[in-house]
Amino acid sequence: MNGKRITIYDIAEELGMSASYVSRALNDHPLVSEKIKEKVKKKAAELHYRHNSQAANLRRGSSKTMGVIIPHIAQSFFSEVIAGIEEACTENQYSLIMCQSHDSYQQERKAIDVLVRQNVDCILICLAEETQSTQHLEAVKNSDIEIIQFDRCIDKVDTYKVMNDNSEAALAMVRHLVAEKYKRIAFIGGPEHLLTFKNRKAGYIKGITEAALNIPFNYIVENALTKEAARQAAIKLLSLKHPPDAIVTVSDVQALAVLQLAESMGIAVPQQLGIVGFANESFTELVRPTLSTIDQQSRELGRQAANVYFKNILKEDVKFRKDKTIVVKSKIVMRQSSQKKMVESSKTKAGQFSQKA
Amino acid sequence: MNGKRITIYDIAEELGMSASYVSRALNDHPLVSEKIKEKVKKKAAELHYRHNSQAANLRRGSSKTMGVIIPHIAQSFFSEVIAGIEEACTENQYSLIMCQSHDSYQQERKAIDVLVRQNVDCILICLAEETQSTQHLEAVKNSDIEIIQFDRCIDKVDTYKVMNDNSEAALAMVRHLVAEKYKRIAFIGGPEHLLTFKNRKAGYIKGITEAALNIPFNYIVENALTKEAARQAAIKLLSLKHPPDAIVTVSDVQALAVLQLAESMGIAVPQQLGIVGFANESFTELVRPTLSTIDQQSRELGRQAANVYFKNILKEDVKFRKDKTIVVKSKIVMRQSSQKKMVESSKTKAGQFSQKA
DNA sequence: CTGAAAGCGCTTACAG
DNA sequence: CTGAAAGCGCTTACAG
Repeated sequence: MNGKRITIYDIAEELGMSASYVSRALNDHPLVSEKIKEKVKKKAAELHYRHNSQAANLRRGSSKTMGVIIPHIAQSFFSEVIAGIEEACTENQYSLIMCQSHDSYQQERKAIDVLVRQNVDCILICLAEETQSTQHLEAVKNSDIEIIQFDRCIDKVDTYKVMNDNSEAALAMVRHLVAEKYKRIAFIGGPEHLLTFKNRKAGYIKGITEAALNIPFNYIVENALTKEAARQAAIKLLSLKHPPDAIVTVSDVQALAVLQLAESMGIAVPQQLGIVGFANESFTELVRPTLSTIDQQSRELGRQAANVYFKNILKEDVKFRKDKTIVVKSKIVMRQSSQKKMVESSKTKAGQFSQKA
Repeated sequence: MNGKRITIYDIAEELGMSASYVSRALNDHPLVSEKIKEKVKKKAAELHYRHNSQAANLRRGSSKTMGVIIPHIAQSFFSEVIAGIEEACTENQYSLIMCQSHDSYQQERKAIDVLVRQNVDCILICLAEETQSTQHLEAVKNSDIEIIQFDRCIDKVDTYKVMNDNSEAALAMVRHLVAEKYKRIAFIGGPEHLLTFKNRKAGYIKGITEAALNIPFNYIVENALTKEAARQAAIKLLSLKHPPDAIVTVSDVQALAVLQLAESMGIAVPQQLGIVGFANESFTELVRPTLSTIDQQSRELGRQAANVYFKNILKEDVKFRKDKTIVVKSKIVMRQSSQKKMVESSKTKAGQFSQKA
């Protein structure tokens, strides 16, 4: 509004003291008396003074700002992660800047650029589906900005990694399906170059092997993370001569695609087809049947990722840092889409399911 | 990693030229030859130089950064708005910093503080449900940072405002319900100090008046924006001696609360109760019955809000600026939850609805 | 308890 | 086409 910006010099002048002293008063320096602090702050408010972090950061060399890059803010998994990160930032008086990559490698690069230019102290990143090249991550590592991967990580990039027990979670899901008497369990996966999806697949394979199920090679579809790709994959699976009676996915969006497809094809879920997702998105309990899934403890995942910076990195000697993977335990959430037995017993009892199985 | 940060002075020294010239080369100044630009950029990359926006901004006085504050990133309405803002920012080579208020006044204040300190050029804000005091907004107005309200606005704060045709949208909804032969149409609203909700209510009242419906005073519930508040409001409404046969809400979350309550009470939707929401959240077409709602054209709303800054403010003479409200037209989305007639006719034809109406 | 001075890294009139 | 110099607004050793 008014032309010139108010600085500590203006306050100093009005109050007949030095700018350095004003700066100390404003920053609650212990050697400045309460009385003076009050006086200075009052005058600052009066003049509509506002602190300029950029100048302070430039001088101090640290911005007390953390950056986070996620594929999509619209998914509740990510917004929960963000909530966890926000908590940790607030506790440590850090600001948070968030960017989304929209699962695009190009936009991810741009986001990194924005954060680097904003001089954040640390970047938390959950990689875009597309990301295979790692030079943008290596470039950050070559700067004095810390970078921490979470959820979707590339193994060979040597950073702290905060991830779920993905393999165990997928294994637990397969065991659950086996217990529910599903026998022909297929898999729709994500891009294998991301450790996360590789591990989920490994868990699936382990479960299949453990149960000694005989799975045709074409029951395993890789790299179908988008809703449309998952839909196409499911169409293929369900039109096989011997279609699967259950489908394990690596994300709730995929599971939703399968569920909607099944509905449109008149396939009864869970009776004819069991479906399980991953992430415990908020929509999973709104759809019918409700979707069985994995609760990734997203808020906790976010907290831990941020705390790697606040605790492991800020408080430890840089020289002794080593690559380290932090594992956040997940929980299986069993709902209707995979509980064949429950439906069958209730059908016998009450007959409230009218579709034939 | 390495101790000292690389600056343009380091590049200048290595190349035997001045820092100013390096700066110009890096910024594609027209008076620098392509050859030299290339040389400088190559050396910059080689030295892992990274531009320091903070220093540049400090010098330049503008950060080319926009800030946005929304209540929750987890709602698809807001993430779509953000997408629209991102588009406009990208087109104008601006960075975007987003913050969420979690509908809390305190957190909204903090968010403003963060953005002011980051020296953003402009703040776009959708107010928290709680926000009644406006001094934090006035404080921004007293600085050289522009502030633009969108979606949820306080009328008396003199800024550009970008909003939907909220009154018309609510009116259209009531007309639709009337056409569907609903007669006892109740209303669950939001906080009236926010213009948005005031307008939606006005539209509802207009529709009721227009249809000459006789509505008891207790059919109108105000200030019940959270899911739980809406649920409580619906419980009261539905346990009246003469309960409503339709409920108009001002948000999809409220509508979802009503829908879930109806389901648990065994009330058939839309046959016994019509329900309409607002915002066209992504879950509205996942629930059963699907929810009728208002498509707020959220992406366009975001674009327009950002463009008020890029077009109206940046390109016009500041002195001639006036308070102005930009209206984004919404669209009614009719789905199952309010279409009694369709259900009834299909029931007659095929008898596929088993619940009694 | 208080101040003078330097410097963070950049851009940009000014001068040549 | 190129450089020297000032200054954006702050913090912080250093000195008293």
